[in-house]
Amino acid sequence: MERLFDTLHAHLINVLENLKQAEVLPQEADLSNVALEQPKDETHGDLATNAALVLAKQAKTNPRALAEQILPKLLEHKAIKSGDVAGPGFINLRITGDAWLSEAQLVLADSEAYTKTDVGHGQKVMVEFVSINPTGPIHIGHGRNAVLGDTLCRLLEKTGYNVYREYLVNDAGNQILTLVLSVHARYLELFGEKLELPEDGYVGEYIIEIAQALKDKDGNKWLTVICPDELLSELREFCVNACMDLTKGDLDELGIWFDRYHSEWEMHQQGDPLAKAVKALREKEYVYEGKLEAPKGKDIKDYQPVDLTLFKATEYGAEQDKPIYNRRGNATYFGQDIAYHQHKLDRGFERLITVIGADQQGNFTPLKWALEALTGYKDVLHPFYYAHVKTLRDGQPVKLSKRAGNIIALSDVVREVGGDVYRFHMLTRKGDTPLTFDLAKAVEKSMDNPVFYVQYAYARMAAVFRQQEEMGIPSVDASQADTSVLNSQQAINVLRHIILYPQMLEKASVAVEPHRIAFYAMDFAAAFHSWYNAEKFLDAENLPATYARLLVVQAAQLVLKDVLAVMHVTAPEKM
RNA sequence: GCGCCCAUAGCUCAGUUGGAUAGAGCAACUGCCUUCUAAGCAGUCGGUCGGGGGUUCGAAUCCUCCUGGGCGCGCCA
Repeated sequence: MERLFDTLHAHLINVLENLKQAEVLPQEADLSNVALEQPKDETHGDLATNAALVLAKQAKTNPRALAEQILPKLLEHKAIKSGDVAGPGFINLRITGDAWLSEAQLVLADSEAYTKTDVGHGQKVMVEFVSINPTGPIHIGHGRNAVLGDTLCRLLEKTGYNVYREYLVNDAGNQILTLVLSVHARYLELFGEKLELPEDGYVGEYIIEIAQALKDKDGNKWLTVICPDELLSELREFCVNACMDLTKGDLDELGIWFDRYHSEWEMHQQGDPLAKAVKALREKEYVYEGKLEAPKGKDIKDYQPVDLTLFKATEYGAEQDKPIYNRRGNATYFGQDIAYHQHKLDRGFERLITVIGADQQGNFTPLKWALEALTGYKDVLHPFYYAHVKTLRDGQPVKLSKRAGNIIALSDVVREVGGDVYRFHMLTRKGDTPLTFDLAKAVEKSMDNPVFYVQYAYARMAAVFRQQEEMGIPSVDASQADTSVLNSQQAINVLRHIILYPQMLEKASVAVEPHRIAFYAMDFAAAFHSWYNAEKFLDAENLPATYARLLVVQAAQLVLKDVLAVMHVTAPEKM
């Protein structure tokens, strides 16, 4: 697929290489910072390059003089209508109508191929996301994690990565015992016994539902069992599965799925990846036996230093080294994380991305160090941090769900505002920006709620083609299209968005910033709305002009549909 | 005490990884429906990019020091 943008970029590089031959540029000139980009101000041109600015110093001349030497060579390409040197030395270019039109036809020929790129080169990347403890329903904050993670996966897939989605089911910790005991207490209550919840037990009504299901399945089988260890081993799987079913159901409503739900408990049954990791780290002298000082900033009575297996976190600037095993010889949380990530590496993943709350940085950073020490690569593990979601209704705090255990349940919110609104809203902030979600505003059909703005643009495109049929305008004949009408600022702005779409995806993918897709979508919709208001597309008296515009609208519709698909937001034909 | 994140228009936020006169939406005000959907468009108003210093052709962006906010900080989970 020969996209216009790629063609012109290659042309630009070729021109610069030729200038090296002509000794205008030094042989060793570095072209890596040369960019073909969209000027901020559209009156500056359809595309612009900073080449002269970047290379002036190396060529020992001033940027504007160099630009004047580059420009005529660039103009030799038939897709370029005109160009000029502007500002400190930018070269602004304008595209011919014919080139725009053939670009639209390229999109129409195969929009799938047009929008797909390959920065990933098939690299095996695992994205771990959601991974909440299997102890209850998912809440609205976790939903942000889910949407960011899922959109990131779709984005990575589109840009050529081989993506694997994993959910870590943390079913091996103490919280599972608490879950089992909470369910059992409710189970006893169903048989008329007095309720005695365990300390810090789970209080949501879903626990009663799980207890009821247990009763329906096993009758009074567990009535006389009181030993916690026995209850844990017998009921662990049932309770965890019941909770995971709640979570999976909630995620399913948003169209989110995983390649694997990775059970920590099962991993431990099958082997000990931690031993392998510790051995490797010990060989590299990142792990040793030693004692720790009492932690600073806290009052701890009777602190007794003991020998522990420690990771040299101080090598990376930490205050203290990190224990991998506690004094009883069990893996610490840090140790468990290393084990799990060793397991990921063992499965052949070259890059590990984890979508994780910003409050987890204190835990995650040492893990990043440990992986760096293990693999020798700095960025194998890439945390994608996201900030808290604050939920309001008309500026007031939202009532918590008793059923879900005093949280704001994701499923309640999605049921109220719809999946499209929720998903899009979660993408309208950069991940590490705290986000406020107002349920009352979310259903308003205003610019407070930009998902409608974007969907409306799509619906308007669809309406154009319905109207075309009603007016009896024949289907588009590209060979008769009059490209001279594609010269308005508004039309070109739409076209410019189309050709920059694959670029935008690549950049968002490399930066691990899925929110850029939402901002692009709003921008693109604005460009279309503006064009829609400025010109009438359908003119039965002038079919060649109509054909040219309709070709662009068709291409725009395919691109917008693709954008919405990456965010997994529906593209309505009518609103 | 230490580490990480943040500070941009009255409010909520972007800012294409160092580029041109710092941009949107909301709010306020002014216009545009006999015309492909007004869930829209065009415009006005609004800025010491928290502050000082540095790096260079060029800084909201990079370095440094302040100020002010948020999160985290046992061998717990």
